[in-house]
Amino acid sequence: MTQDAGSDVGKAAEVTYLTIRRQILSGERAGGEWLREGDLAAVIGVSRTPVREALRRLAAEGLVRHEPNRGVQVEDWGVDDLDEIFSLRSQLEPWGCGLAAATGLADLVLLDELADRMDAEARRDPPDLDAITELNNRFHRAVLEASGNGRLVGLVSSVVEVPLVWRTFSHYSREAMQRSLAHHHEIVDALRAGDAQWAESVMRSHVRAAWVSLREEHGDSPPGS
Amino acid sequence: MTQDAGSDVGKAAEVTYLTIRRQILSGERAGGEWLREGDLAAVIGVSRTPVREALRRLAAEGLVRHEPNRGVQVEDWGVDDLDEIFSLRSQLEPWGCGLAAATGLADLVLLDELADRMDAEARRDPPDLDAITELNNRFHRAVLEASGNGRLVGLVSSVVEVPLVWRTFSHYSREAMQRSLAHHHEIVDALRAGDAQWAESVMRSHVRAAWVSLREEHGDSPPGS
DNA sequence: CATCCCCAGATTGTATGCAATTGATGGGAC
DNA sequence: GTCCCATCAATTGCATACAATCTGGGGATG
Repeated sequence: MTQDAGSDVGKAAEVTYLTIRRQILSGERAGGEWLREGDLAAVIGVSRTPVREALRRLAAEGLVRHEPNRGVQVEDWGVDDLDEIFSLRSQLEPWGCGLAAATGLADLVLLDELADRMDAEARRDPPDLDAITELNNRFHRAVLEASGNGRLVGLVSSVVEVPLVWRTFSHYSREAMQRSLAHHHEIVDALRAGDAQWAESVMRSHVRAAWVSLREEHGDSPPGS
Repeated sequence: MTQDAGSDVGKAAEVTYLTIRRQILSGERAGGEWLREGDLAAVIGVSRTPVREALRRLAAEGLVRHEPNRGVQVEDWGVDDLDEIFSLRSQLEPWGCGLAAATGLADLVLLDELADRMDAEARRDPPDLDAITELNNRFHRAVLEASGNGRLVGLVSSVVEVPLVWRTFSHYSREAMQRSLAHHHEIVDALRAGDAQWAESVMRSHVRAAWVSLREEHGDSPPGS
């Protein structure tokens, strides 16, 4: 059965990649689970060739682990991975945000709109956390794209998608969520003012607050570096 | 003709990957050149399947550009890419070096040996720049591995191999080379002292000095951020 | 009873054939 | 002379068949 019967023509590998990726990030495929090429090919409705291509791509991104002649299994992440990722983010994102303030390349209209839409989604009852996550990702990406360093965007993106498995925003307290939303507006203001140090500081607060929120949910000690 | 006839059994894709990668980094494949699956398969002596796999892997690493239904071509880098890369390195490597000083996980004996061997290679006439490059890469990797953040190693590695096309050390003046070698010893001393700020500062000096050396060779203005 | 060996099943790795897409070429209309 | 479109060669994308490798179990052997 083809899961995307609408426009599955011409891009079997792409469809396969997106399908497996979505299943992993949604938690449908548990960490440690083996992904057999044959099974996936049968379920998705393509041959093993595009499946192999999709799996190698996922392996390059770090979502699955490839063991030669054995197969690939879904990477199972722990709190240590979360620490590594947020440690990196709290270094790279503030720096990129400061660069964006210096260059003045940021699309302030877009960022304002994204921040407002996150506010709106958060006011719904219940809030659509997936929608907020999507908007949040676009916000952070837009900020980094304004840094003028294209590789920075790629590096952070490659590292950011892993914590999506944790359903980041679902762990936020009401206060933490409000503060996070306020941070977004403050970031835009700092960028508008062209104040690199302000922008860098707010983004650092923003990322580290998120880090603490996630760690508290897992009953661990506060972050070190 | 099989280029690695010694032990090419069992891993056609790996051999293909290493072969093409080496050709790109050695400059044997010029930037912008199209890499046809059929040609590569015939030259290396394998079928198109492992060639496709190798090319996708290289594309994931950013060494080649993949255009759907058209093929892949060798990425052609410019001075802007060099700026992006060293801008990132001057942010990530000092930070990682400071972390390494704090953790105390660094293998000081290995680092001492690598620094000494770089000195020895530099004293040869003429110096073996490829050997120095290899030792230098191992040195920097060992430092970052001691940071305790595995993803940091991967991120920097993915970004560092591109400038290899430029034959980094061949552009160093005698003074710049001597200073670079001295930096390595100073980094080890800072790590031995467990002084994170010292370690971070030296590594920052080390990276930014390299940046300036490379830019001067290309007749450009000094780096900004 | 523990150990080793070997075989069978399952799974990945590679080769090959065919379909689909792209870009160029050449002829013809205006 | 220029533009447009049909056709074709070249190349990638996908499917399938075959070879190589790994895992687990059963039985002989000490």
